Amino acid sequence: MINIPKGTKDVLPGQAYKWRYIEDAAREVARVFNLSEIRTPTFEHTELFKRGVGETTDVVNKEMYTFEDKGGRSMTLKPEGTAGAARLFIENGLMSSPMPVKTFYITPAFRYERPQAGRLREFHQFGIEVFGSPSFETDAEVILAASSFLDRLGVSTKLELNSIGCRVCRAEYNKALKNYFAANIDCMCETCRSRLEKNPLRILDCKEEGCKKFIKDAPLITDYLCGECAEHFEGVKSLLTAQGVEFTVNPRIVRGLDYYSKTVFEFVSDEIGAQGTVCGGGRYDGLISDLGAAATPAIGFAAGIERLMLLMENTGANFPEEQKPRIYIAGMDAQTRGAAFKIAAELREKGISAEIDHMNRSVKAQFKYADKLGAQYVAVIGGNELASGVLTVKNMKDGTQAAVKCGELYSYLK
RNA sequence: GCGGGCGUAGCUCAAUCGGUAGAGCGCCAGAUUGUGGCUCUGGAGGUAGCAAGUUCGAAACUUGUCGCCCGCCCCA
Repeated sequence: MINIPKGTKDVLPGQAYKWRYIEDAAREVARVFNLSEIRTPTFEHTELFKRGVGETTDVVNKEMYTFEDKGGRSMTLKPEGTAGAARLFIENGLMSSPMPVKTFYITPAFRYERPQAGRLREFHQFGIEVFGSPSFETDAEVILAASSFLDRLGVSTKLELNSIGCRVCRAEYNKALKNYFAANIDCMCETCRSRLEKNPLRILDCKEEGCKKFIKDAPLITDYLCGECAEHFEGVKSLLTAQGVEFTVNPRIVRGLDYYSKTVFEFVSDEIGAQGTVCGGGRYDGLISDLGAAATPAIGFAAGIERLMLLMENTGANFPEEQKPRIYIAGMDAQTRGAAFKIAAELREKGISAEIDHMNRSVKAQFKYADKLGAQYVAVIGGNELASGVLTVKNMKDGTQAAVKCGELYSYLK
């Protein structure tokens, strides 16, 4: 027996409607926010993620599905959606279209990690990326889109917001962090020590008890924002407040992908285990230029579809019912079964979902089966019906029966 | 990569002290004549994850191995 690869999931018959429900909500949000769908390949040149996501990140360092193709090129299954979207934007010259370029995608993503609640090796994201606008209105709009998406699905989360500044103020802040931590770095964990030089911002994320006590009093990024960044952040906050979007400023959220700058945010739940971030994103004004194109500001987010589904299931959110067959047509012998086949074919042709017997069951068993399928009506064709052209159609909900002429079946069901 | 828990029927799970495998659900068939849900009866379905070891005897004990789950790191 060959079983499913670790960290992947099957979607069973009768379950995909949940996916469709979430995806439909995503597309509906995208429609009203005027976001246009893009699709990028499942794999890209490894270099794209190294440069885009950042060489120091865990995602790039230890979580990528990287392989060599038959031509000796290094390829990587996308670990997230932003780098590919940025590549698409650059490669297709979208910088010369009217700004901003507002996009969204629904995509699988792959990260080689130990699976746990809310973490798969293949997972799916609904993401939006808006290119070309530096203004805080765009930040607020993107956050609003995420918020609206989550509202539509009926899930409740908390929005945490921060600004990690631009290159200028972050350099200042990094200096301050280094100074602050340098005194006690020998008492801190190994990863923190290595982060001190490479990326001191990441120390703030450390959950080691020994490190936490030093982190507690570390300088806050929000005190180091340059004038422009501080103003930008105020703008975002006031727009969100004006729209009644609740949030808390959490100076600790720094995000693990290198491309972020200025506004960063997470929608968090405590209902789905340790991996509580259901949606995360931020501004990444440096990414496009890091990838070698003319500097272009951008902002986006990604929401984890499996995490959302977990959250919805754990909190009893209601998915709409899956569509059931409109009618089941039961035949009895070779002749009437043939007639049932034909009637079903005609109804399907006209858009009515119809089912028939495939297992040579008795009439009684066919009724049982039709009931299990949830068919709304069952029509029986026996010798009498065949001769008269009038079907007995039973409403399975209330048990009533009606005589319906064969030719009028469609309008009866419509 | 590191920690903890768990592997018995399709699913959820039982079985005093080690004595040779069960239930519920689901599936199939039946309870007279062409009609579902409720009920009843019968049936199919298991290499006890796998491999060693201890024992007269292992689902149970030991070791290894594989798998799953949860947590750490990090992220959606």
